[in-house]
Amino acid sequence: MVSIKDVAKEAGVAISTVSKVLNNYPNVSEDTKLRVMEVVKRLGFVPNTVAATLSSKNSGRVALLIKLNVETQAIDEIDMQYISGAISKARELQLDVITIFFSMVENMTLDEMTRYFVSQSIKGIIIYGMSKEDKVLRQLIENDTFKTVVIDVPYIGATTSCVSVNQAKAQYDVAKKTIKENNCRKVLYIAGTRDGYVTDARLEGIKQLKEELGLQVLIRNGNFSELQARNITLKYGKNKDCVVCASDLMAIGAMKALIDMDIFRPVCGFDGIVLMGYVGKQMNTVRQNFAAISSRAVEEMQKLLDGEEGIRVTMPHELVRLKYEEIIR
Amino acid sequence: MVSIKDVAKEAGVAISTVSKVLNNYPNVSEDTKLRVMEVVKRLGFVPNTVAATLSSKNSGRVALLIKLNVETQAIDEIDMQYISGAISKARELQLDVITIFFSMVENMTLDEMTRYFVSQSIKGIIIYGMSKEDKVLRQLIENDTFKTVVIDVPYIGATTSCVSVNQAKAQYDVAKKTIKENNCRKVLYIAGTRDGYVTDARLEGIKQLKEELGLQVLIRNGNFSELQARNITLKYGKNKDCVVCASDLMAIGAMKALIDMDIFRPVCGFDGIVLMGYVGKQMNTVRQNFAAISSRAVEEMQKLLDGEEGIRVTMPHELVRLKYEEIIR
DNA sequence: TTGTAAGCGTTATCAA
DNA sequence: TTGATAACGCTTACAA
Repeated sequence: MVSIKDVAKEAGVAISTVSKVLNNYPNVSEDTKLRVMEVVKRLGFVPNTVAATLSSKNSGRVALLIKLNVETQAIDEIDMQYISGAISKARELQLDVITIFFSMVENMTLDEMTRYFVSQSIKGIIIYGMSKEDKVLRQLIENDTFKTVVIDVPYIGATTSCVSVNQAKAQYDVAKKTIKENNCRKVLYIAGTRDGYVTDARLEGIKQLKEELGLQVLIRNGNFSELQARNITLKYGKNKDCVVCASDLMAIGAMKALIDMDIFRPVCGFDGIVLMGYVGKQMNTVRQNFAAISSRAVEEMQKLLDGEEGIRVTMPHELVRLKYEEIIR
Repeated sequence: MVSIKDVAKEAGVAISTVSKVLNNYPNVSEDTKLRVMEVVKRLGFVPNTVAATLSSKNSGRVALLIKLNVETQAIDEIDMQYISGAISKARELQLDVITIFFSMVENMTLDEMTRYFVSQSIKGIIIYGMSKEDKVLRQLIENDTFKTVVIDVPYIGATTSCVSVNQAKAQYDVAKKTIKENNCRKVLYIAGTRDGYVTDARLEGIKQLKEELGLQVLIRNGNFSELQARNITLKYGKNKDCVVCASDLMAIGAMKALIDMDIFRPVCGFDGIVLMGYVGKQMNTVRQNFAAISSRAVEEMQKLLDGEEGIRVTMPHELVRLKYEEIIR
């Protein structure tokens, strides 16, 4: 296979010169730049990323650290969007990404995890689905060994950015819409997991709305489980005017429970997953563009790798109702 | 970070000796082996995979080449299973995997694609969702530059293995069960895409069943599209006794169409995706364990990389009916 | 502006 | 059975 050496020889310049052209270094004459590029094109040279990674302290790989929620399979949809959004953007930015699941690193100490990542030349980590329980990850983020971008976790630092929709606002919006449309007073709110960052943020939204409208709100943790949401609804749904859920999956569980109970209560969800279109009943929900969020996370990672400071990025959300007719392709 | 050099110094041996211990070379005394391993443990040394990849001609990365079907989002579920099955097994076998989407390499010539993979030190490629139209991929497979494992494509060679369920048998089985249970004679078969390998194989199963039971079968291509299956069913469903579909998504489209037409016809699908549990009506379908298939594909890749010849691996399938109550977690 | 050469952390080939 | 040492293909001081 053609290497930088071949290009250098063919163009009649030094290897370092080719490297400089390829990496857009200053102080290369327009003339040699053109000559080198011509040879690169002609020989079809593609730089070996592995060698570049090994050699350079700047270039490195970024890991997508994903929490596969085995409890709720429908979450596949979200993770897949995360992965594809990230990979596409990474290719655009010429970043090398690898996908890693939480299960592969859980139970590791900070040291072990650090060595694991370093041994793979990983310079940056994008973390999806982190919860407060993930203490080691927390240390990893604060440790500055790696650049980190966290999704949905409200933490920023010199080497850490955060990308997320405005969870509180979104929860507030979708609940308000549903409550207003149906003139509700007594609300059953099914929250996520006790240790979840998003759970807190969404809860904020509900609490604000409660104050504002003087609602009566019963809060229960559904742990993002469809089954638990179902059971909670079976237990408390009858005496409430509506059910506000912190995820679509839970909304589906709640809705199915209500149907089984043969009573109608408006239900709203959160996420905007396609599955919502298959339930029969339309519900309000918050659509998050997971691919766009992930794509943006990769952009932020690039900036961090370039030495910029961490920032907080808020992505837009929209309120939707998912209809079968609109989802089907 | 601690490198092989540090280990060598600490253990009082040469770097090459450490390397030999790490890679289980013969001709290393048990004594030094123990001494080296002790130091490795104590220092928490983890070999740098990037350096190893660059240096060695044996070790390399394997790419998961996945066709993201943007037309049918529910397919996310399948792809996600493929990815996670592969990544888990790869970690077990200490293989470095990266995920690549068809869209990133489409329109490349064989040369371009080859260089693209080589530049990333990719030695093996596992291909998911390949169709007959993918001519360049076909060349890539036959070209022997890389080891390849294809999922659901009936092709094996010196450097190519194939992993798949017995598509014809599975289609035969599920259709027969459905037809027998409902005493059908006139069957509407909604096939996949014209250029799909699985489409052909499944068609074989139906044809065999047709001969065997003397059925009257109308075949239409639904292109794995829920919408197209819906339309086909709206058009031909009334005069048939049942609808056999080559995918769950199409089965769902067909079933929803029948519900809208207010007539009942048994429908069966193929794949066993979770979505089937959300449709309301139960249907027979073939469950494929995508994670296991993918996991096995990685094992086969390892063998190919070790110099073994390509083989054909047939994975088991089972007939199931997916109920909401059983799917929900 | 260009070229020389020393790494990067391994593996692999030979000598010893 | 071990140890030097040359690759692997690139980046990056530093020298010219």
